[in-house]
Amino acid sequence: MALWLMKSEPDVFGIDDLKKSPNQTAGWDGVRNYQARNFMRQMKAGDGVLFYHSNATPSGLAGLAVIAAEAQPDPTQFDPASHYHDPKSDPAKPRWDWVTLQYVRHFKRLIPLTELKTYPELADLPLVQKGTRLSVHPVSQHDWDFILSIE
DNA sequence: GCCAACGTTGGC
DNA sequence: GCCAACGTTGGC
Repeated sequence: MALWLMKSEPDVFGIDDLKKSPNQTAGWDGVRNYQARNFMRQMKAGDGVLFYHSNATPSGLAGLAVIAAEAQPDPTQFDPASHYHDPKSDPAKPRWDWVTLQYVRHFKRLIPLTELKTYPELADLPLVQKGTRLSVHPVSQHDWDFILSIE
């Protein structure tokens, strides 16, 4: 089982929205970055996910989710009305995928990015590294365990 | 709103 | 293939 971190803006789709979704599951739409997409294609059902709130006050880790279904074409890429529409994507060979996430739980407290940056134990976590903007990336078992220990 | 960092596009 | 221009991300 692999572990991941996924970012979302709570004003657009936060962990509360995932919890309120039917069956507490939702397709993770809107990823339009190849590196992030390629990580999503590696995800398996049952993989753990840290749900991160970006562009928030404060930004930080909000809770846990689990991969409920593996990568499939993201339907928003073919929807001209969608903010995520990509006219260059060929329906015969879709460019963008999504995965389905299921809500697990909120953290007991939101763990702010500013705090995460203070731990030497998390120096390898891409989230805290300068210049890393990837919205989807892997998390090591060590970092996962450490984050749960400071919750 | 600012700005640094990174990704993508497109001319050549 | 190079690289400048532009767009996006995301913290602050």
